[in-house]
Amino acid sequence: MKIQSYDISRTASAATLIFDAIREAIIKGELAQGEPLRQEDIARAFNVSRIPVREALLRLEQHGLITSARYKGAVVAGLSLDEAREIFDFRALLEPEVIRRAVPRMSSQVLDAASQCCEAFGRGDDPMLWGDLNRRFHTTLYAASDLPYHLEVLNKAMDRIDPYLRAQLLLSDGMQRANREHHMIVDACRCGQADMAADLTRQHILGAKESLSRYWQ
Amino acid sequence: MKIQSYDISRTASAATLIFDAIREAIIKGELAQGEPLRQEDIARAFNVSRIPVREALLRLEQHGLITSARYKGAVVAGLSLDEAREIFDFRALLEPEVIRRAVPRMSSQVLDAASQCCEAFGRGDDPMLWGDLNRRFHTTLYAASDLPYHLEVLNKAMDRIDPYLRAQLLLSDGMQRANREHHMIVDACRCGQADMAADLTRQHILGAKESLSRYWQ
DNA sequence: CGAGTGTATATTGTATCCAATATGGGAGTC
DNA sequence: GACTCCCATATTGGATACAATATACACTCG
Repeated sequence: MKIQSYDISRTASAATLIFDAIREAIIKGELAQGEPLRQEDIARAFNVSRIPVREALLRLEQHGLITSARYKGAVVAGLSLDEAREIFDFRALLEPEVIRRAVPRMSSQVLDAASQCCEAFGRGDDPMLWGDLNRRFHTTLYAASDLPYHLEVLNKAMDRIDPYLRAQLLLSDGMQRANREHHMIVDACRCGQADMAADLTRQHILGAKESLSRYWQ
Repeated sequence: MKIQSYDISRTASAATLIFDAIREAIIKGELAQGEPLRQEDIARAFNVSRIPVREALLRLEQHGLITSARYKGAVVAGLSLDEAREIFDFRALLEPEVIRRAVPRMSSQVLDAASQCCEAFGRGDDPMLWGDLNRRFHTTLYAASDLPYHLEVLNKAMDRIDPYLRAQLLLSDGMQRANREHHMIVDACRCGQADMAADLTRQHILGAKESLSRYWQ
């Protein structure tokens, strides 16, 4: 008889949980840029010592989500307009290639999952979810690429600008436009038009880049 | 009067020193893949406690240079042939764009520095230095791109396959070929031919990718 | 003799304590 | 009143000690 092995808390250290929690808070914009992250405060909040907190902060720093200075502590990292633009350029370089390679490998399950994200996104029940759905839409399609290294790097880049993208979706026509472009992308994928999907993805990203200055304080 | 501030040991924590040392050892191939890295051993070697060692190991893990499992410890990460190929593809995607953007920004100092690397590389006094010079050649040219995010990501990717590139340089014609291609690249840069430099760079990387299987055990 | 189990040991994860450093405010001086 | 220096306090970096877990080996039992 085979026993289902539950991996609960086997790979998850306290540091990992803290890392995930803070990462999510930063990405969702719950922690504003410049916000100081004091080890003692976080440790109390999670009922642990400062040691795992320091570990989590280190990983956040490696991800570029916080910046820290010796003996001065960590703050939530911000992006200048130039830095944000560069990251969009970076994505505009990677993602078309990733999706081009993913298209011929997409199962119908993947396409359906992406369409579902698309639909839920379009219905727009809950603006708080838009960011999550947007992110999931892209990662779902890209996952088929079988390019783990590209995806790892890409995920870090997406993390870095996610807060700004979420802000963008809340703009007047930000959501409609993203939704329209998502539909076009998933349609191209369904038709197996890899180059088309790549080009649409590139435009989708560069369009977001151009919109950046519109809401940059 | 302005005082030159020497940042020695102001930003360098024990963890940073350990990280740098181990990173270099891995990149240079002094630590073979699969080699276990025990916290206690490293701590003794550097005369510190395990705390800064753990910090260094965490950063190494984020860089992909080691892999670690809870309660099992860390080992030097290896690459499968497929993974190595993917990283070359990744570089082949990024570096042409980086150098294309760098060419119009290259000062004569940068070009001269790159040429110097090239020459020293070509003289081939010391095979042990080839890897360093090769790396410095590329980073020197790329530094002019003014794309800090791209460079950061790129450096990690280069770190990841550096040991394999060093092995490649030691192959029969590995060094000659790299040297020839480096000269062509720097010449294109000197002439301000950004597209040419980008294309040469791309071929340079894809050529290295193709050679991979030749020395893959 | 082999499979499974219990235990000893090694190793990592975390807590607690001390050291080093930055920051802010107050005393003193001009 | 403004500036400088100095020190108290807060906060992070590191060391030591303890807890949790994996691994290897001996042992039992079929």
